[in-house]
Amino acid sequence: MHIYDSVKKEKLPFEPLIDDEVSIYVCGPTVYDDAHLGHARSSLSFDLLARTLKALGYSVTMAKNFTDIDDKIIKKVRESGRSIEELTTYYIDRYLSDMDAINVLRSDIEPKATESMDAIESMIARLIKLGFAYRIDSGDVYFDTSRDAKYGDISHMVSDDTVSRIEHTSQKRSSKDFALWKACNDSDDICFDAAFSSGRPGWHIECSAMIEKHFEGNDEYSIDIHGGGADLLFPHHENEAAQSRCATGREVAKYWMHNGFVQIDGEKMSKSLGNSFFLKDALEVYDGEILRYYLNSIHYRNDFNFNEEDLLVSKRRLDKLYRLKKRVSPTKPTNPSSRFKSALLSAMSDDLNISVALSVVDDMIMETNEKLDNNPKDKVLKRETLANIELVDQILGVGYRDPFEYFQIGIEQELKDEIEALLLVRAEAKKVKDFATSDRIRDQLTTMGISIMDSPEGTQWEKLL
RNA sequence: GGAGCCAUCGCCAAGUGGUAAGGCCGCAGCCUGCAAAGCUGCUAUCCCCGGUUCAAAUCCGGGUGGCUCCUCCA
Repeated sequence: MHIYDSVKKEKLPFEPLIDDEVSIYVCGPTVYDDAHLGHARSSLSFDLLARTLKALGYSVTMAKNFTDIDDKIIKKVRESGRSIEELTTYYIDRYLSDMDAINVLRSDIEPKATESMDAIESMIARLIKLGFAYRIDSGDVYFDTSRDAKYGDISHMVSDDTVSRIEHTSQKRSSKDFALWKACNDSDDICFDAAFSSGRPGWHIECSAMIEKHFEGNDEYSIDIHGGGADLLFPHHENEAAQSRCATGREVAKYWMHNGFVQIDGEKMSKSLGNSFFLKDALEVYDGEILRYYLNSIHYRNDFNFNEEDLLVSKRRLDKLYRLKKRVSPTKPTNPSSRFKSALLSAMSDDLNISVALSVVDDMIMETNEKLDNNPKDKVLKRETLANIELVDQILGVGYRDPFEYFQIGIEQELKDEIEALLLVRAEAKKVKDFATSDRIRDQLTTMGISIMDSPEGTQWEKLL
């Protein structure tokens, strides 16, 4: 396995801290709203990573946090009149069910900030005690970036005070310093008691604290891989790394991976630009598995320009996989072809080279179709092929459905019966060579959005998209 | 103002020094009553200029264009 480390900016051979074990921490969402396509892409990227590492034989432990306390959440609590627990629980459930819809494997650990307050408080207290952090009169606690010689090594950001756009707080020693703890201001703030003040954690500290709480690591690092969106590199990961380094005496992660953005019409998707696209809205229009294939079809580090035309191309590619699955069903899978397996794993082992991986899948489909054209009853081939498709599911997370149902997504039983009835009439017409009638029925089905294909074994139909 | 990423066939997209994967679309053919599906074949010298090298899409310098980060953000 080779991984592109976005801190070292080079592709490196992956060597885990502990043999055959991999620890991954991914920055999860702040739960004050529904998940958008960007969350989906991030989830999907690291899902691919976890699946690949598992297929390579590693035992993977993945954590993804939920930030369930912060300014935006408090704002929403005030606006909605709902309790914070009610609100965050709702959005956590929404997030998980949306991710389920695109077949993202659940993380092994899903820590919440509010359930990690002990770890957070203890880390902040330690940073104060060691002189890496200071408390100001308001009760806020800041990290003193000047005390960390390695501050800046993660993002390579040489931030100059004169051009910094960060607001200066009068008592902050440097504009680069950041909040570890924010004291309560208003009476209706949501606060937690701590030794330094009643307040709530800053944005970055929870990740450091959770990693310390849930992972052992070794003398040098706490975890193997730290992931997140490209926008988190600075300041979030820079600050997180600094906190962890100073509090624990070791680096937080050996490898850093950052996924690229989802763009709409060539621009970053964001709330402020008003072009954000909720995953749940996309799921109302497009099937989750097709969305998954599409969102994963481009390398995770590249920017992703979301558009329907490309999504339909992805659907066509996935259709081919399912047509092959139809051809080999029903049968019992044996073992995947070793040539196919090694080609697929080798592609994914190269920093998740999905383009090559998908072309390996396409090659397998084409070769198998050709062989089946020549020998339609090759049982051994069929069984191996089904195992190949199961491997595709295991590593890429697509192709898991019943192939006949796949082509009938969204078709009601009533319509199915109607289609079957029409096909019966058409079969009769064909039998007596009444092609005018059979073609008329085919046209009728096309109008209904149904594509049909004749074969020696009978006529099959598919829903056109 | 500072920092970084990217630019490959009509479209999407691999390839990071050794002579351009794959998909979609298109064209031709096999198959088919005709189609569809499936299969076969065909289609690029890599934004521009200069440099390094026996050899560059791949490295270096300079342009141009697009995007991102420096503010909550996946």
